[in-house]
Amino acid sequence: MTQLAELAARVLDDPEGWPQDPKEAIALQRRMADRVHEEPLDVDGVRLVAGLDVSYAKDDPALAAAAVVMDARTLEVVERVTVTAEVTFPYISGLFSFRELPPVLSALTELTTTPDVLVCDGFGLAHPRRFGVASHLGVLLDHPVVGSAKSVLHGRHSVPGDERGSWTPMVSGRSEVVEDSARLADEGAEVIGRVLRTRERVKPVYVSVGHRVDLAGAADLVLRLSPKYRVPEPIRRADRLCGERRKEYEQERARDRSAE
DNA sequence: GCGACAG
DNA sequence: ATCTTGTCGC
Repeated sequence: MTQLAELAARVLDDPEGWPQDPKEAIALQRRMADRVHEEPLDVDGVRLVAGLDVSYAKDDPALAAAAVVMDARTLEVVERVTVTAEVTFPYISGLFSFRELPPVLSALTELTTTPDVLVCDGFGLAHPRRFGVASHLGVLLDHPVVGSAKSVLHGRHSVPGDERGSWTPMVSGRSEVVEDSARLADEGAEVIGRVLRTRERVKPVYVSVGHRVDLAGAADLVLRLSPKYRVPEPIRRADRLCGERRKEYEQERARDRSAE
């Protein structure tokens, strides 16, 4: 077992880490948020990245999670793993990690390679308590994590230019589109993320620091992981993979139910 | 109290 | 997130 896989298993087994009550979950986020660290990310030095995602069934607690490890330069798939499980926490905006991380960690337990950076479908610091799923995962594993989300949860931002690579800062505050968020940043507002156009004239993605990366490096990495589509390739692949696995799992469960 | 609200 | 057909654009 790799060190990362072992760590994931240990963290998963810690009963203290997985409150069932939203009140306790929020308290846990508040206690852990100061453990998030930002450090320079050498994007050219990144070899392997893992995209992580979870797929849920409609009227069934069944879910599947996937981790897809890719070469950051060639975008060649190096490893793919899936796990199936059942939901253990409801979806509550702001408490996403308590629903998503148990299956994600379970998938990481199966990896035989060690990605340099993990990419989460969601936010890190761009969160009301600065502790989105990417930060939560990063702190638990003490590993570099980048958050890449498809819509806004928290923060004020303006709309980036139409060209691929164009971006604007997200600054602290309730969700709102403003005239010039770069000016707010210059005036000292806390920068919590970056709105990044990964495809010309296509809705941008929202990048934020999860843990042990810096925002510019995170955005550079996301851009280079998205040469063709809006969403970073590792997340796209993980999304597709866990979706397929989840449907299979639903069928298996339906068969098992009718067999008894 | 009202509106916002990752996946 | 999930469900779901056609349709618009490069």
